[in-house]
Amino acid sequence: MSLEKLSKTSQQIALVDCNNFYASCERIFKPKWAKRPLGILSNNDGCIVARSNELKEAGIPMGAPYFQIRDQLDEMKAVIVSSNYTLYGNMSARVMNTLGQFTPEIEVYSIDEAWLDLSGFCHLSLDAYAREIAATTLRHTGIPVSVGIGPTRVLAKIANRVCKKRKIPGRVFNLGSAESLDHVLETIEVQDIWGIGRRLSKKLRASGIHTAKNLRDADPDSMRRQYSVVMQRIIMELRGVPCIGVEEIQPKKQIISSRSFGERVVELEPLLQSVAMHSTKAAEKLRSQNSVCGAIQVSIRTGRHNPDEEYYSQSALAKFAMPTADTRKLINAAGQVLRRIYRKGPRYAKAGVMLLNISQDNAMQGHLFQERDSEKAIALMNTVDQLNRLYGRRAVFFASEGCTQQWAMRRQQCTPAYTTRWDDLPVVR
DNA sequence: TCTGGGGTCCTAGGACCC
DNA sequence: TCTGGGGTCCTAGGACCC
Repeated sequence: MSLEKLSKTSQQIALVDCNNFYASCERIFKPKWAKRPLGILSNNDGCIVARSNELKEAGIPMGAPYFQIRDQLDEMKAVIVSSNYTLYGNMSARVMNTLGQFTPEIEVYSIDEAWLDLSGFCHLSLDAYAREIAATTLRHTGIPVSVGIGPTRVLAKIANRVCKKRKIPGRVFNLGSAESLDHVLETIEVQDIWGIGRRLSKKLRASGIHTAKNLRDADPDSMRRQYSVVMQRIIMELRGVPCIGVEEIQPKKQIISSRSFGERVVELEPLLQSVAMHSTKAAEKLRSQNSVCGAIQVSIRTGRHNPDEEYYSQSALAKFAMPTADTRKLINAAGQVLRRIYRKGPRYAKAGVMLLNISQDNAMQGHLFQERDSEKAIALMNTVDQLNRLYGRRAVFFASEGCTQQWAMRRQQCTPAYTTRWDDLPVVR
């Protein structure tokens, strides 16, 4: 497809992506870290989940286990911190809020990314407008962002990638004003296309498809037969034909709460506590989207990486006769399920629950013999949610969650919640 | 020994994303 | 010793029904 044709396509999608988001958040409140290599650890301080440019350039891979690269990081004099999701969540809200001032057509895609539909803006002013978006976001929030623009989401993603790779001044790259679309697509390897992961890229390469250009020029129908409808859509999007729509924010179809333990757990009692806590957290999320669930699944497992230790992983499910959002019913059911799958012996590393068969509670119908959540139960849950919102998480909680939670996750090097706790407000001298 | 055909619904598992 | 958490979508295959 020619560039000319591309630029005339009516839809213009921008993908705004925060640069090294977690690292950028940390640096705002620690200016002296601006020049130092900076890495952020996953929950439980297990592995590296975010890296500043210095770490990326040093070849530290995403997801690297911390204990394996610790010496290397020390040698680089890198700053390594636990992840501070309270801070990132709050900074994310500020960024999204700023972006929302530029267009109502915004879809928040992840904590550090948003799609903007800029179709209304004429081609000439588009680049300038996007540069203004990037500059304003930096000024208002301190977070640098990159903007990629294209006629489809897959192409906007590619544009965003090019923008970051080439470190484009102004932090905007519009495929519609690129030198040559073919040339750009030739530089994109197939595994770097949105929707093509490790498995698919391996298969594609084996059949001679190495770049985005190769994939675009493959036959969509035969590729659909060979792979799936997902592959066909990606090809069409590479050709500038929108196939992946702008979905409004839908209620979640499943809600998960799970976490690794700070240390291994053997006994049933602490497992019961953690499963009760996860039920509570999941139920809060469920109620916050005004839903009820029809089933709860509980899972437990040992560590996955020790070949000398038997791997045990088990999950099971309880269904409710009537959908519910009552934490007490969820905790109760989860406890029963856990007793079914618990074996004494294994050193458990992780436990969690998943809420399934989620529906909107206003769509619920009564049943002759089974009661839906009573008015009283609903009122109680609302009160619990309100108290916790007002006075902080776990202001009130269920005794079955345990008071001390010895198994809670490790976060040994967490920075303060600068923007959301009075005690942690930064002090200016 | 031989034992239909087609539709629908549900679930498990695979693959991907950030 | 130590290896994240939370989602979505698609497909294949089994159960069940007529």
